[in-house]
Amino acid sequence: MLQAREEAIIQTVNRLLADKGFDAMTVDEVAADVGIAKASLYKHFPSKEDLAAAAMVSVMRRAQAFLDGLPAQDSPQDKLRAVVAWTMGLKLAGEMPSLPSQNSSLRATLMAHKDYMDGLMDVSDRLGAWIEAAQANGALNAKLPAIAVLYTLFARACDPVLEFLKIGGQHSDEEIIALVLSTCFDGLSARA
Amino acid sequence: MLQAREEAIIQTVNRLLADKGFDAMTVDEVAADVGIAKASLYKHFPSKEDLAAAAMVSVMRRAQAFLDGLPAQDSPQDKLRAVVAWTMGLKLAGEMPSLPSQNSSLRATLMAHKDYMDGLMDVSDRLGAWIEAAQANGALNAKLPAIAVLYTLFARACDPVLEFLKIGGQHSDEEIIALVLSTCFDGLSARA
DNA sequence: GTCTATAGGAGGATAGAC
DNA sequence: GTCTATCCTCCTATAGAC
Repeated sequence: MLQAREEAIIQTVNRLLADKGFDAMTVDEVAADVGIAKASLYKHFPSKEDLAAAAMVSVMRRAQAFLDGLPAQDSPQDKLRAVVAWTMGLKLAGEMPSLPSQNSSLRATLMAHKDYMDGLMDVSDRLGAWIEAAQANGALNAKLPAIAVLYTLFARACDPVLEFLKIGGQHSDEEIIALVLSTCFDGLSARA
Repeated sequence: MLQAREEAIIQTVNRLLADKGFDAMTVDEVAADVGIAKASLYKHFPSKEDLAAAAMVSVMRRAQAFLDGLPAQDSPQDKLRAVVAWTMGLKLAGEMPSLPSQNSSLRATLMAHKDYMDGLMDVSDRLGAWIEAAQANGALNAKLPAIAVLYTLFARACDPVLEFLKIGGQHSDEEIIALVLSTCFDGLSARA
């Protein structure tokens, strides 16, 4: 019951964060959408920052579940592509919370949030291992620092190119994902 | 005199926008940094949105000047690489204003701002022509829609990978630019 | 735990004197 | 055009009854 209500809150926060971003989202709005009073909301979560953190934890758990479900026989590079495609699908579906990359109070709350940091570390470690494996087997460019590759993959979760192409209306979500996957892994330059 | 003061204002706004973004920047702060009263600021610019628009126009003019200065004998693809490198250098130097991609009032002001829109159109047209030329001569992947390539290049101006690598402290600005240029044009996958 | 009501403060914008 | 002082709205957060 309490669990279910908090789930509903998190889902609303998640959608609003994807829609308008952290700054534009108001707590009044969250409460109204969930259908409870603002004061009740604050009984569940102590601050707006914690609301956002809870949404991020939720997304992180979904990501971990997706990683768990990837076929073990897939190559590391295929797994990486699949994760990026999944992330972009989430964003195009309006389910990827967008946080300001520069916000002191929010960053502090996130970094203090054990569940979030643990999830982030776990995902980073697993992706990092696949990146190094893919570099070792010659699929990924071994001259790139693995951390730069990891950041480049993570960055697809907040890539404005996706929304611009979606606004353009010339392509389906699947086409957009394929397009950006191509620019990400194959680059803009022609391949021999 | 008036011109010089407005230049100083724009420069301050530009730096603050690069530092903290539009939402976190306060008009009080701008006034304090410039060294005038807030009311005086509002004699020069009618709203916070117009402050940001002025900063964007300023950056757009710098971009146009950079395009003008590119050697005519350079290939289209070399010009494109140079523009992207210049953009990323601006960002790493803390001189690239960062605006929320989702903000109704700001977007409306920007779209209504003739100087900004004219500059944006001019830059887009010139880059677009180079993109199509580079696709025609086989340097860029001709299967990608030109508009997607253009967005991908523009997106380097707000790429969080740059700041993450800078925070990491393992690379100089030049190395970071080279690295991201490589992931952008050559992709993450190994080349034959 | 839910509500109504309100505190408290930040920040965009303006009044009016000089 | 610059200042001081102030308005006013919005928003986070809390008090206190039930």
